[in-house]
Amino acid sequence: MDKGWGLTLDSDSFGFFLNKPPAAVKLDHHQNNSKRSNFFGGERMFPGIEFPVKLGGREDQLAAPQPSIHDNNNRVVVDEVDFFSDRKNKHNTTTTDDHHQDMKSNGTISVKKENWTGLDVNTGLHLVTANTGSDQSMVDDGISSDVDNKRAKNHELAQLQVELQRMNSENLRLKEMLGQVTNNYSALQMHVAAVMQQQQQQQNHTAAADQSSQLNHEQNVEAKSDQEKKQGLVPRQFLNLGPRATAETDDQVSNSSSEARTRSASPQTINEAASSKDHHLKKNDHPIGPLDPENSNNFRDGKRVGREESPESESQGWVPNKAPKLNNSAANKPIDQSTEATMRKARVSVRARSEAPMITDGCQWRKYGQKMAKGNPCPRAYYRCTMAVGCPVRKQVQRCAEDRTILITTYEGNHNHPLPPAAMAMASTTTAAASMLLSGSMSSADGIMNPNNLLARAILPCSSSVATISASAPFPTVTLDLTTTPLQFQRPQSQFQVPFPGQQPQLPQVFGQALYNQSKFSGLQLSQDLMGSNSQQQQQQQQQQHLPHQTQSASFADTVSAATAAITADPTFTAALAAAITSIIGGGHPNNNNNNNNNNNNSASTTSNNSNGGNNNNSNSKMSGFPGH
DNA sequence: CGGATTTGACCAGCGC
DNA sequence: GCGCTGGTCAAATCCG
Repeated sequence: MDKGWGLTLDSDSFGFFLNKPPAAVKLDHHQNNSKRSNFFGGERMFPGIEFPVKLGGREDQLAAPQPSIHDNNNRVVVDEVDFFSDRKNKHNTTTTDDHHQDMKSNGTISVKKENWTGLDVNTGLHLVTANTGSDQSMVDDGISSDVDNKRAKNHELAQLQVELQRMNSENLRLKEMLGQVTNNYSALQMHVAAVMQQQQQQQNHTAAADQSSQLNHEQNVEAKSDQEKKQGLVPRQFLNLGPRATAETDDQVSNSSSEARTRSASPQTINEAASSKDHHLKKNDHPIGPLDPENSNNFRDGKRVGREESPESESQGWVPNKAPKLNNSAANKPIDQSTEATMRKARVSVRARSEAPMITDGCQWRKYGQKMAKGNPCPRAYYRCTMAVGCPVRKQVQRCAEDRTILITTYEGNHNHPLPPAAMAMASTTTAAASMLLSGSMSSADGIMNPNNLLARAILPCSSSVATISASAPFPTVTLDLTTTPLQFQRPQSQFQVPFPGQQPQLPQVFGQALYNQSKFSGLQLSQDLMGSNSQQQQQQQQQQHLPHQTQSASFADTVSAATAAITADPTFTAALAAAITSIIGGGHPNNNNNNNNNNNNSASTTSNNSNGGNNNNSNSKMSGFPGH
């Protein structure tokens, strides 16, 4: 549809729409998605009237399947784009004209402004605005004329209905695209934050770095890099919370520790922590590559050991409530046990606005339980990572009681296996957050709020706060709040900022945008590109250049580059959004390249908002009992 | 039929 | 000790 902002109006049905339930005309594309919020903040501006958006490009492009928003079964995964959620109430009194102006002024999206109030509606659709209105005189030539008129009206009405339907579907597609762009933005921000933090930490500790340790690290990193290149997988931990982290906490100035922290993305980190724990310098004694799952830390003495069997297993990963008990067997460890227990319990909580049942982090999860949690009517779902046998990583997913559009995902533990690039975005963020938490820099609840806090500065140059540590939480928890939607269009104090009266301190707005989970995190493509490279320097360099590396195709590279550059260059999301959308629509079709993220999609096959279950073997499916649903 | 999800039961920690 | 809560287990169930 090259009709710009299609404002489907029928001068006759205008009143019809406004005054009567447009049962016959209303094309509720939400019918298969009862949970979704409406495009305009959950309430239609006018019942039965939809405002399809076309942001340039050709219809065939829009109509083309978007692989990145399909799950493994090629079902369309449509996650909600809370496009104008902050306008929820305002739209009750505003006009379309106002709305369009907002779009123009904030999003720099080229749209056609239409004069709603004047009824001089330029739909941009070249629709026949049924002459049912009175503004077009008709020659009354008798009864036949009336009949003809009625027929014409009916015909036009039918046409309009078809048009409405078409525009609704396009509306959905645009929402999907917006979600993708949003995800891109989230992923990019998270990744940039993580990389920047790593870079900063490197700088901070370089002077005092232990040379031998450094050498060992570098050697190992290089070795691992080769492996990564070969395997295309980058072992990654969501959290470095184990003894390694503990050791780091104990010795803040430890060069090797800081190095290890900064190299958390390195496979060696896992191996180091797994094999030598606090004996950092012994890492080279392990010729076994961490990428070899058979040799990874979930094996011991030739036997695969689960977390239950290896309370202090090399994975030093997540330990359930039994952690304190398990510490009894770790008497030989120099690390303070209480500290270790604390570290093991450290969590990173990610708050993201998402209609999808679970945010996509690139990993595969299996649901193993669900409980009603106190103080929240939404059940809490428990997932464990199934990407590798014995992976200790768990996560909890729960909707926010105050705002059920917010999904709270809490990660615990370290992966004991390589992670696909798709998992890198979230891994980077959670790792960075956990590192800060465990480094002691945020021992106080406001640590992360500290302006000197690196992550805070890195992640959100335009925001005053990034994350919080919940002082009241049973476990040290870093909360990353991704719920501030950029689509609020420069209304930082929008009503959609959910107050969290029970939280001390109040949860901040983090990335200045929502993480619209869905699936495919096409931004992960970028992450993949970025993080698939082995050298951290390379990563940083790429980040600085805002250029993806080793793109799957030239068009994709161009598209992502353009979008990335636009997003990263412009702190105001709206302009970046427009640029990104334009890039995606008009440029190469990034989505078409999404099939490279097999792992991503496998794990990311978040079902549609319909929550009707989906398929996928990954935990995201069949979430009928999903929290908040 | 195999794998994932559901859901009630069970366990541990904690406060009283 | 008891009750509450969070977390996990595992049999039953669902689903592709």
